[in-house]
Amino acid sequence: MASGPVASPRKEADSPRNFFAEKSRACGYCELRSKGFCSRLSENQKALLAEVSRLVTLESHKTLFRQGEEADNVYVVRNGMLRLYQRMLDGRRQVIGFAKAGDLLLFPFSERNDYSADALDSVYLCQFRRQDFLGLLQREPELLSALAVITHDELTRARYQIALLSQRKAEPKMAQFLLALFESCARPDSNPMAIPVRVPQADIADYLGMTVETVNRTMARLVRDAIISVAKHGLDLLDVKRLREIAESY
Amino acid sequence: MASGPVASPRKEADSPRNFFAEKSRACGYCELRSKGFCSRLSENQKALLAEVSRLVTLESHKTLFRQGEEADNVYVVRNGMLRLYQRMLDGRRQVIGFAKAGDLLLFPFSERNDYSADALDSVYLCQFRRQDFLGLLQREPELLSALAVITHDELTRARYQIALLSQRKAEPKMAQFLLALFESCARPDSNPMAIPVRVPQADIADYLGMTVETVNRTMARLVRDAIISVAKHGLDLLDVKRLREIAESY
DNA sequence: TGGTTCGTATGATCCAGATCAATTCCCATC
DNA sequence: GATGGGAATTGATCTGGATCATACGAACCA
Repeated sequence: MASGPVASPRKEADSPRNFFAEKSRACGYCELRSKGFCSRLSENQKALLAEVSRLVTLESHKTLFRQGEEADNVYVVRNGMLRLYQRMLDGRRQVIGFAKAGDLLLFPFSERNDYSADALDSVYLCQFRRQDFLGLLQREPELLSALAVITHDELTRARYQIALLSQRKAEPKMAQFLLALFESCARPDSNPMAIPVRVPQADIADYLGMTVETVNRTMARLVRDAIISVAKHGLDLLDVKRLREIAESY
Repeated sequence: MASGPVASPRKEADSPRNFFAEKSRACGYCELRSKGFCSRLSENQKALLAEVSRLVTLESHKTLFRQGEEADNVYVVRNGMLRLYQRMLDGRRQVIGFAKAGDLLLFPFSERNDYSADALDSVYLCQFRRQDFLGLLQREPELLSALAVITHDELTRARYQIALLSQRKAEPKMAQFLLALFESCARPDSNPMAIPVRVPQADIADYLGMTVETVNRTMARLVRDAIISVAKHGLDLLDVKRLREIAESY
């Protein structure tokens, strides 16, 4: 998802007039039925979710929600990419991930948002009132186990990031990060792999725990060596093999 | 837990003869009823768990389970401390945490262990056959939501570690780590705070992504400055205030 | 009891990445 | 097409932690 020409999210999703129409067919047409959180659900459960979901759009650079705010909603990303980050006590910003289609944002049992989310491009999401979602969880144990499992998946990804961060060298760090990002953006058809969104270097820096300068120099080297190339709105992977080698060069 | 004089785990827990006796009163006497995973459960659920739990002990330095092995059991720590770690592709060892009383080890839905666990001192655990645990989860949705919540708690801790790792300076990194460890070992009565287990410097190094040498020098400085002191079997916190200052000095 | 090993401790050197400092590029907007 | 601001880029320098090397003590055990 979020790859190739991005279908421009329909603005009218926000308007009450089209709300019902959107609602009733929300899951039926969604390409995510086979990806991420939704793919773990039965048709029946998806119908229940669709019942209480609302389609919303978010322009590039806008903030979806902020850390610490009361958690009124949870979201499933349908299209586009967001950066997720936490503000640390010392003021540092820690980017904890990049959300893509299929990802569930926020944990329904948490009463406050534990991170902030900004759109990196135009984003299209399913929104659920947290209370509605909780109600469903209570009625549908299957949904609850799906939640447990994807939370554990997130934990696995967090541990992956931990491994990345304790890497000492900048190049393999970068290479591993890019590989993971390319892979998570991969669609069966698209070859070679591409990241269809321009991820600011500052965000990569705050994800990998390095400075922008180092991120920039490291990426510049990869570009010079024709391993990746920066396109107008994203990144292309030119040489998987060499990127893998660098990733393992530690 | 795991603080003060550690009640030496009863060996006979392993013997079939005492097994039943142990089983029937497992939760009734356990101090953990008000801590960690178990504290989230009703009396009824604890009874169900006790039904299928088995008390096991593990000597210091022994391995409880290994990453990649088929997951036959899950555990709840009752006493003692373990190090949890993953082996990375490049051979590096990443310590992902230190488990203490009340912590659930392994995710019941995972068919393979996603990390290894070694005892840092004598450890006393409740063991559950994974299939039994899964059965309970299926029958008891409350248990399932407790699982989701503690998995999310672990995710929160992982993100804390992420923030730690992207710290550049060794001193605040160390200070923050120690503070968290002291706090997680704190018991209402014990004052000043103490970590009742000797955590090898190599483990700290692999947790914080630094070398043993740096860990050693950084800790040596803290000891010289009378902020902490190394006891025979653990660490004592002498000056919380200054340790906090260092932690925030970034 | 001597020997091996593992954890801890400490010194000397080196270097990758942080830091400081401009400059250029890219757009969005006027 | 002028203008302004954020992001990207590039250079010069500095430094903290990695690396290498060695030594010491305690536990283990043959």
